[in-house]
Amino acid sequence: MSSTIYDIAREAEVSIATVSRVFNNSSSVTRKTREKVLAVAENLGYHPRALAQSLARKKTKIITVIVPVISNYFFMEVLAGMQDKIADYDYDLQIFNVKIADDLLNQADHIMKRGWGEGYVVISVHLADSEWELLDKYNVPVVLIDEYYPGFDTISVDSIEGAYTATSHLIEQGYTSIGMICAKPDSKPIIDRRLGYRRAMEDAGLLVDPGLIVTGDDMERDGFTENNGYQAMTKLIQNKQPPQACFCASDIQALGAIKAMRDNNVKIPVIGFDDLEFSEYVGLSTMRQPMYEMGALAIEKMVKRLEEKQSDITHTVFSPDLVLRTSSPDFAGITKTKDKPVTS
Amino acid sequence: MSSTIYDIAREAEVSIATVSRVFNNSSSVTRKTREKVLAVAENLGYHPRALAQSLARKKTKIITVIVPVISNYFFMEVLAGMQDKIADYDYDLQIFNVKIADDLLNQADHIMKRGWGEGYVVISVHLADSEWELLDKYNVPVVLIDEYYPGFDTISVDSIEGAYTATSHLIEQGYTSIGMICAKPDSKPIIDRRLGYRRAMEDAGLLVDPGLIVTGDDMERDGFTENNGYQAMTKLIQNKQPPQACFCASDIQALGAIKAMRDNNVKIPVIGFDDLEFSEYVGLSTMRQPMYEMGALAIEKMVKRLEEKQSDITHTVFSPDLVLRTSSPDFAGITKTKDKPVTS
DNA sequence: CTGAAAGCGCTTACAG
DNA sequence: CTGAAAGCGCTTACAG
Repeated sequence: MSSTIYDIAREAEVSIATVSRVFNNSSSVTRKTREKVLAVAENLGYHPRALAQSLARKKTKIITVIVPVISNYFFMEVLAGMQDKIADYDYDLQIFNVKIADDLLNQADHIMKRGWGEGYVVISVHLADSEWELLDKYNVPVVLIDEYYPGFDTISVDSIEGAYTATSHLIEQGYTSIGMICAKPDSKPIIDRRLGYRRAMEDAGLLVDPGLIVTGDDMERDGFTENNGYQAMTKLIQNKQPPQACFCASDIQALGAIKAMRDNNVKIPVIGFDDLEFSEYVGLSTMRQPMYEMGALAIEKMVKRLEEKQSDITHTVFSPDLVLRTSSPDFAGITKTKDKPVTS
Repeated sequence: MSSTIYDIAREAEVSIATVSRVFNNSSSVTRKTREKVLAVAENLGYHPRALAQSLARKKTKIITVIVPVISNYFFMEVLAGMQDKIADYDYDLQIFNVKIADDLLNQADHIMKRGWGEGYVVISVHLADSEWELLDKYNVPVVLIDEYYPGFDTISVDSIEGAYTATSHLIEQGYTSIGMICAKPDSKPIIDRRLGYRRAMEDAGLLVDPGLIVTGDDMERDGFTENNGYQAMTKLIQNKQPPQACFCASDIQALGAIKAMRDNNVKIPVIGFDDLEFSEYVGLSTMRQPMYEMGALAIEKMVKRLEEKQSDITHTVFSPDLVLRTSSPDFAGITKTKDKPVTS
């Protein structure tokens, strides 16, 4: 149907090598032959098949992004950062979605096995070390965002620090009884955020009441749902001694928590974690993750690894920013920016 | 580095043809040889390169989705529908993002030219007929979502009907002076929505006051921004005769309109168009587009076109649903579902 | 500056 | 049931 390099070569009365050179801006081709080839190509609507080029070059010039379909605004922001950054390089960005519900490892494996990308950026996919190890065997560059595994470059946000900052802020406001709404208890982000919460309480000499650390019963999506937050806040409210303020492990849960408060006619300050799109609209105070920057950095790391033979594996941890809105007491509309990211 | 079909053939003492057959579940291979090949492959960590397979088969088994990066929730929902549907077929979904700001035609062209996909689903990209025509020359299946071009399969929502429904609803509530907030005046969706608005007014015997059809001054993203909506509503409010209710061409603008009302201490019923993620959270009434269904249908159409040689081009138009929330008067939390989509 | 030829890693009639 | 061989559409030393 569409023409190949042979058609052009024949028409332009040159060899296919020359046609190839023209399309690769290669070294030396006479202006005259170049123009002739280009004219014929234009005429026949020819353009090199990336597929064939990739096979011959043994390079696809593609960076593949693997991302769970549900990951909403966080993902869009990260992707925007990746997209803007990749414009600086000679790579295309290709995205594959995985379904969070199904077996993530298998899906990632399926994608990587096909080998379209020269490298893979995996966003918000959480696997066990032993599972990452399996993917590591493909011996292909991988950059993880929002996850940690020693064998790959990773980019994440310091959950411990974020939780510490949020909780400390509430403490500074004068609250002494502070609750925390968690999601899946043994997931990495939750473990860390719980730890940061605890530390902030302890550093302030406050009692950590296990009864005020709750999660909802609905564990779909590891508990990172509005419903879970609603249930959790309901528990807190029904507590014999409800907290005076609350730190939520995620914005989506904070949203549910706010609804629960509204339905129960109570109102205590709440701070979430993420800064999703709707957070601004509902006035939710939160710990913001620098999503755009994370995406851009992922590309930088990936390209570096692709182009330079042996660069060391790096783990970058960003500090989340406290964004104050109306859901927490001293609303002033300001963003407290924390220090620079730390790369180790 | 990683092994090829030749390595396996050598180790297993068979021809590469046989190895190929094993991995294609092809017809007849002795159980014994099959097992031997599989064992060797497993041992060497072999798996066929999709790239090479695609070249040899002249089929990539990939459907490429082209989508503007900013298209938020609408896109996520559409994609979810596509993803769920494609599971029924032997194709992979690959996504390329385009930047809405830059030259869309060039970007789409760049992507299609490379030829990764066997077909392209293009979401929310708006080009002139003459531009679509250029892409048509690639002679490759294209399905358009949220756009119309005679030469491709298309899936869209009836903007005229949606605007008519929204406006009529406001009229039924008893309002006689109804404003409309538009975006880029000469874009297809705006032209249609303005038309639907007008018709509803006229059918109800109401006066269409051109002074109540406004848009903001900020025309970034064709005016589909919060800021534009804010400016537009401000204009309406400052009108000598402000409207009693307002239909907004998009949810994002409706959001800005609501903020403008809040800042000016006025409150009139508002209905948007889209049903974005935040719409529910802010209680915005709106015309909902059946995003998930549109995505699923796009895949169906694409596969059909890919597998069956000559199927006729079809244009499917969905009717948007009126979703009533607190931003419009008679909030009842119900969804009025309209009739089935029409395929022509 | 340009061509002939080998090679990228597979698939698939065609024989046997 | 299996192998030899041609072919998919390019790139890239190697000569000249």
